[in-house]
Amino acid sequence: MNVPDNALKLTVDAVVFGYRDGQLFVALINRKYPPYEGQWALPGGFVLPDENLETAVQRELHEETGIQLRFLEQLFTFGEVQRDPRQRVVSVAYMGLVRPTDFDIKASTDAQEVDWFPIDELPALAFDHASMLEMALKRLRGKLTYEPIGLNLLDEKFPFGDLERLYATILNKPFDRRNFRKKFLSFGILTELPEKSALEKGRPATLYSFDRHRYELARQEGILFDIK
Amino acid sequence: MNVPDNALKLTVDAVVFGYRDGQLFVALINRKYPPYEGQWALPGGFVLPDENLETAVQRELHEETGIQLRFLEQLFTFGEVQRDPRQRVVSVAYMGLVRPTDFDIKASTDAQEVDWFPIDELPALAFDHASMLEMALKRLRGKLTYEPIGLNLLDEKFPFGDLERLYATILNKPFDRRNFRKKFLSFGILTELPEKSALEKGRPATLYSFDRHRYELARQEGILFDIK
DNA sequence: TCAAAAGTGTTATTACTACACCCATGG
DNA sequence: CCATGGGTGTAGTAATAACACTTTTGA
Repeated sequence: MNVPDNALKLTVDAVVFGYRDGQLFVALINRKYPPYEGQWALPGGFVLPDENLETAVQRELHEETGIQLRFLEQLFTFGEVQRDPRQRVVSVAYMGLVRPTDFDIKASTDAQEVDWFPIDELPALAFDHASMLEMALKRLRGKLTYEPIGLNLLDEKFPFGDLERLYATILNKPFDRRNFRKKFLSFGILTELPEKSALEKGRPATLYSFDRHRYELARQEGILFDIK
Repeated sequence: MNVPDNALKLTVDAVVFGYRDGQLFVALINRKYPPYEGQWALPGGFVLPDENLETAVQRELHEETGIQLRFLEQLFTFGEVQRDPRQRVVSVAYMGLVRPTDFDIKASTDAQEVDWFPIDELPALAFDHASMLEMALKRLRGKLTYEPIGLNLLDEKFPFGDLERLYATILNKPFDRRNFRKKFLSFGILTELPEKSALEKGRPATLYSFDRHRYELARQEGILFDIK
């Protein structure tokens, strides 16, 4: 953590969501140093002088959590004068998504404690990170309806039911199974695989995968994704 | 333009839109100093050490253009390492909207030349300001369909036809007069005024005004604004 | 054969689209 | 009385919402 002591500092912070078994999680780190020592916070850190913002997020995430992102986008820049008790720090917040497979977190370089928290069982957060998280959640919910970003929260191959449950979970409302399937398949961006899911209980499910290419084509032709 | 010479600088830039007579305009300033001396650029400047980001935009806009904003929202933070030839400068871009009444620009403190350009007759822009403008335009077009922000581009009292023309202009597609009116009025966020417009030609038009309060209520109740 | 989850069609309702004539005013 | 833009309703069409039974598997 070598930080030059100047007038104004720039940091990046990431709200990284993961989904598993009908629950949405956020990655948090336990701060080793003041301020907010011992409290939970979003992963993030200072932007290096010759480093792009996205690079900085990826680096910090890698250092602090070892997380492998499937999706990353800028959220908002938080610049309130007093948001950091030490000095003026402006922070560019990002939203990231990971697959269930990438849940396994190895704390590394900075060696903070890292953990996934269900979004309805959050601890108190350092700085204005609660606002960041709230905004990220709003963005995720919003985008889910007009872009198929939810697929970044599922494994490469997934049963259709998982997709519906993901939507139901994150948007916190039930969907009609038949209507949801009909609607989603109508976009023609999913590929039906010949395989069936290894099963726990009940009838084995057909597996699907996201056809990114077909989605891009459809988008360019103005076919609009829209799930309500 | 007193700028401390540090590792990383933070600026704000504003894409300010105005609308009049079926044309969308952007406010640009002509740069007096290098880099890009003599070229057109978005209004903006350095964030002071103890100044909030929004305050900085407002201040810079006031200093450079005298513009009175009706609407301001953060757009995106541009942080490419080489975006400023002098040194590392990260810029938080904003989108602003003004009313036709507020078009009158008085160049002031910084005394740059300021002008409004129709969005389809733009000069070359300094830095990455063309990207900022493009993104702002995309955002404006996007938001127009799901938030009534277009009303910030019209006068307090406006004839309905103006609103339709504004939508047609910015979204660059025709609307059916009857359907548009029916849809827009169905949201119940416009107040019909007893007055009629002072006329140039044709039948005088009923004037309307935006009922911000009713809009907020409707929004909280989940009534969703949606113009396609 | 039971439990558990996957898969599948039809009908009623609602929202959207297309479309043309009369009205009020100024010149 | 003409030109100009304002104001209005209806019918066909498309999208959405509601709804229940059968299938496949493991235990």
